[in-house]
Amino acid sequence: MLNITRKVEYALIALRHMQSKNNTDLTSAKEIATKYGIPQQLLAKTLQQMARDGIIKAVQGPAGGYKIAANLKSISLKDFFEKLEGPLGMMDCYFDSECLQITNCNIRIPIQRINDNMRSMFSKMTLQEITQ
Amino acid sequence: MLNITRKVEYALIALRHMQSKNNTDLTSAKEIATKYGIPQQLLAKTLQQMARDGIIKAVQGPAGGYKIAANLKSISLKDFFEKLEGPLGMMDCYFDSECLQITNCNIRIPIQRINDNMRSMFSKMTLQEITQ
DNA sequence: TTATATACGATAAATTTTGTCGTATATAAT
DNA sequence: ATTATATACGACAAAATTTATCGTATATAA
Repeated sequence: MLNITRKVEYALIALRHMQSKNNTDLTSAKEIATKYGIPQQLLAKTLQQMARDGIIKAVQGPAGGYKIAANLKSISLKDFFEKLEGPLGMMDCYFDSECLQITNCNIRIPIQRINDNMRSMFSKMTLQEITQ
Repeated sequence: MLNITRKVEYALIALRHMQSKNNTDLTSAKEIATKYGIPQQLLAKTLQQMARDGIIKAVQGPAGGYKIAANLKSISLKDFFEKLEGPLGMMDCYFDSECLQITNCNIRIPIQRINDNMRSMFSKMTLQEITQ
């Protein structure tokens, strides 16, 4: 329970890989996919998403690839997770309230407390800490 | 991402419901299922599991049901989650290491740090806090 | 012009989660 | 004793989510 998704996992692996290189160098999806045994197309999509989000910069064409664009210190894990996977919470009712049991539900408030704790924890950790 | 499962959700609702009653009273699966709109059989199984774990006590026969058996203050959320759903971690490699990428993986250590933070957080919260 | 890279919507496969079925056992009430 | 109602639990099925692939388009260095 409480697993991160492969998408996030692949994204972290990619960031860490890029960070270990000189930041003038570009890294292709293929390079990472091969080295870490990750499905290339899936990784590519994740990289594209991070590029759209401004976390990395994409360069097209042969000899193209990606490199880190943002200051990883300035991106919290919470923001990172939410960029890639949407709202971060233990129950969906934390965000949208289409739960039918909502009038009867007796754990909304307590669950919100846990949620806040968890989000706070991930707000305090930055991408830099993960990838260094 | 990072959602709890329905099983855990149902278990928490049930515990909170029982806690709101006199602890000599028994509560049937049907009563809870009806009140909160939960599939009865699924809830029943969850209650049975909690009974096996000693969190609640089961009484069979007509007019039977369940009541809280353990001191909820003494059960951490981490232990509770793990009783119901098994190991609690952001990546499975934290526990079993059949990951093929394990030799190349570059985020094991950082992920373990997050894991430890998360587990520590849930270790500090007790069932009592949720259900009161 | 070719080869190789990113871009991305659509679809398929796999896995996990959620829910149901069927049957057995316990026990209070009649 | 019989009946009704509760828990117990393995096996199975449905649904939802996650993970992966396909097909096609675009960019650009060689």
